[in-house]
Amino acid sequence: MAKPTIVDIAKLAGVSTATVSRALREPHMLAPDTLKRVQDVMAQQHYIYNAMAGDFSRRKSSVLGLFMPTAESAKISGTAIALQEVVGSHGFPIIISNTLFDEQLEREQIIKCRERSLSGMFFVGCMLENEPMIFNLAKDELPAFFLWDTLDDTSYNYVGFDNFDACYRMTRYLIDLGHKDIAFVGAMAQHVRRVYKRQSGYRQAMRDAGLNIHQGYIQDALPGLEFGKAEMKTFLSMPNPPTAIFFASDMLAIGALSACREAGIRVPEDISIAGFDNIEFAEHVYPGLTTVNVPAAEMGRIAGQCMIDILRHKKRGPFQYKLPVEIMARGTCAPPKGNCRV
Amino acid sequence: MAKPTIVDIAKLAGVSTATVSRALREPHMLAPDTLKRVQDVMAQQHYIYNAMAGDFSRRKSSVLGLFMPTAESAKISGTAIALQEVVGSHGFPIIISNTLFDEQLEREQIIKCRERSLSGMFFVGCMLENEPMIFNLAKDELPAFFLWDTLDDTSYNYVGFDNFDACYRMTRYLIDLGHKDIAFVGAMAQHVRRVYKRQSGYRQAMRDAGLNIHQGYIQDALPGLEFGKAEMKTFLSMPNPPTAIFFASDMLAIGALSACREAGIRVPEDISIAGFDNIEFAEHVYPGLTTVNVPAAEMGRIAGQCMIDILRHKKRGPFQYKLPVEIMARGTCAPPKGNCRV
DNA sequence: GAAAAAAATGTAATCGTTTACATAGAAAGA
DNA sequence: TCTTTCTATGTAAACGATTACATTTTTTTC
Repeated sequence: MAKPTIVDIAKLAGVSTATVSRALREPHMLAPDTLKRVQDVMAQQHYIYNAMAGDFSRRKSSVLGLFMPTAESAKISGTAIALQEVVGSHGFPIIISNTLFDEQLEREQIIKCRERSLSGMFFVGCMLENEPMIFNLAKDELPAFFLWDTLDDTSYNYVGFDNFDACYRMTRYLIDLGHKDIAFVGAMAQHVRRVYKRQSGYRQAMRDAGLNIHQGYIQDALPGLEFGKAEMKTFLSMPNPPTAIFFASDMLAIGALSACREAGIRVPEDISIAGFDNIEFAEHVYPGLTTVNVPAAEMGRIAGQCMIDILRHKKRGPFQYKLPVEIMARGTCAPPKGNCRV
Repeated sequence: MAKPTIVDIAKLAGVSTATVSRALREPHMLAPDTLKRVQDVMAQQHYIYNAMAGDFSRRKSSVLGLFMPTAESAKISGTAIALQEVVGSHGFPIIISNTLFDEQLEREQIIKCRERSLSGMFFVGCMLENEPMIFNLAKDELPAFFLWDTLDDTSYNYVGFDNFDACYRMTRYLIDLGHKDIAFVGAMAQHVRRVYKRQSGYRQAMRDAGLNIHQGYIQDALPGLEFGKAEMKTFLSMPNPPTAIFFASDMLAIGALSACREAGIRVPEDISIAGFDNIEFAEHVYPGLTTVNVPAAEMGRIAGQCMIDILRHKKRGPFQYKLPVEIMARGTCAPPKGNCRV
């Protein structure tokens, strides 16, 4: 026989399709013996629930969507994994879209998701150009969660941290070590709000300390080890290289570390390097990378749990979580040469 | 007005729903002016295709599924990203399931996928216990692709490399350097076929060279930096530690490197360490990690492209690609102490 | 023990596309 | 000109679950 449907099951169990449907979704509504009878027939017939038909009928898919720039960032993957673990345990599969920092691609993927009537979406940021569209979506169409940053508008759900403050503090940390010539390298600062905020935090800290940001001290790289390496080489070839460089991602920082080793520059004796993310490798490179710890997995877990609560009508939101970040002072930052404050 | 459907579009354009449907899926079947008329109405009405209804009607979802143990492995993520990029560009979204090396979880996720009638599935290996079920699925239910290993049965699609041979060669490389006391550390060798094969390759190389595998020289760890570190400590505390250790993943190897540094053991002077995967970090640690390069992205691209071809009925398969791997000799392996063969 | 309330179950319309099949009109072949 | 063959389009029956509403059965209340 062809695959059995609830109609077949209903007939065999001597009940209506409504009852079979309820056995699937609201078993508590059924009398225990009816439930058992239906379940027995299902088992015996190897019934497989047709999620397409169910979603279609309910006019809402039970799939969730996650938008993130790239799974290559180990830290963002950490968010994705934790998120998936939580929503998965509640039976929600998740479609992951890597937007690859491509504005157009992101738009296309969002259209695809709208066509599928996902029940909820998560955004680990988005391209600045698509923000208005995405906020409209979050307002009118489905529950959405924004991760990895805070939002000023309190009508949206977010689980993030203060990117501005995190970078302000790390910059301050470098200043307190005695550095005056500090450079900053972001990735896609013009297209990703959280990176822009990081740069702003750095700027503000410099300003507040009365320090100059020299020509060429703010750079924008592509994300990835190789690009960190390339940036570092550029700095090293400057007539007046900075005494400390703050990279807005650990990947960049570790690439820079690699460039230093190749160039025979000692870290932190000759130059200080700081990162951002606290990826697992950060404490395993040598010297251990001084960086800012981002609570990636926790953001994923919280967003996932809140989404479940929203979908189950347990809570309404909006949910807004601002998580703390921590400066992980390890081995790559020290006072600048010829400076013995202590 | 509520969201327009093809019925609305059909009315407004003065055509039948069949024509609208064709405008969406087979535009070449329509007369150019009819097509334009329909498309204009769609644009003007902000029509959004209802993929749930479409999939339901077609009795086949246009979503693909990817099963992998964990996105924490940077190299496996590389496969996922490449795969996603290819199938995404053809309009196929992808549901990613991280099975977390959990047999039961993997089974549950597979059931969920069957309920959704995915049009195809990719497996970066699977738990040994679930192999029979999954092969049945691949045989009867939908196109499936197996990645990261070769298969003996030529009726399935795979894009992989020879795990046995790769490890045989790396072990041979260590033997050729003069090592006799070589240890091997896998992760989940009893549950993941490709890891088991790696171990077998190591065993065979040792046997062929007439070397003994001492007590405690084959270990099984959990995947992750920390566990590599822990394993290394265990080896270092042995009365007769090996002179070389081959870790079946770079994460483990880099964790081990870290343990050596902490213990004041020099690599490769005091002990040689080899990895497997060639993750991006491998060449950025110090000393550069000697490892086996796995063509992760390429496997993803090939599998994705073949799947598209199958779904479009361009080719039929089965597809079987055995890709070459390469030993990346870097800085962590050298002849053992007191041995000057050259 | 009758009425009211609650629990369990049934009826049947509904969701929006797809597609096999039918048909009309145009082009090609005789 | 009359078939025959294409091409473009229309008709309408699926697909399989959900759920508002109706009905029956059971329990509670007085």
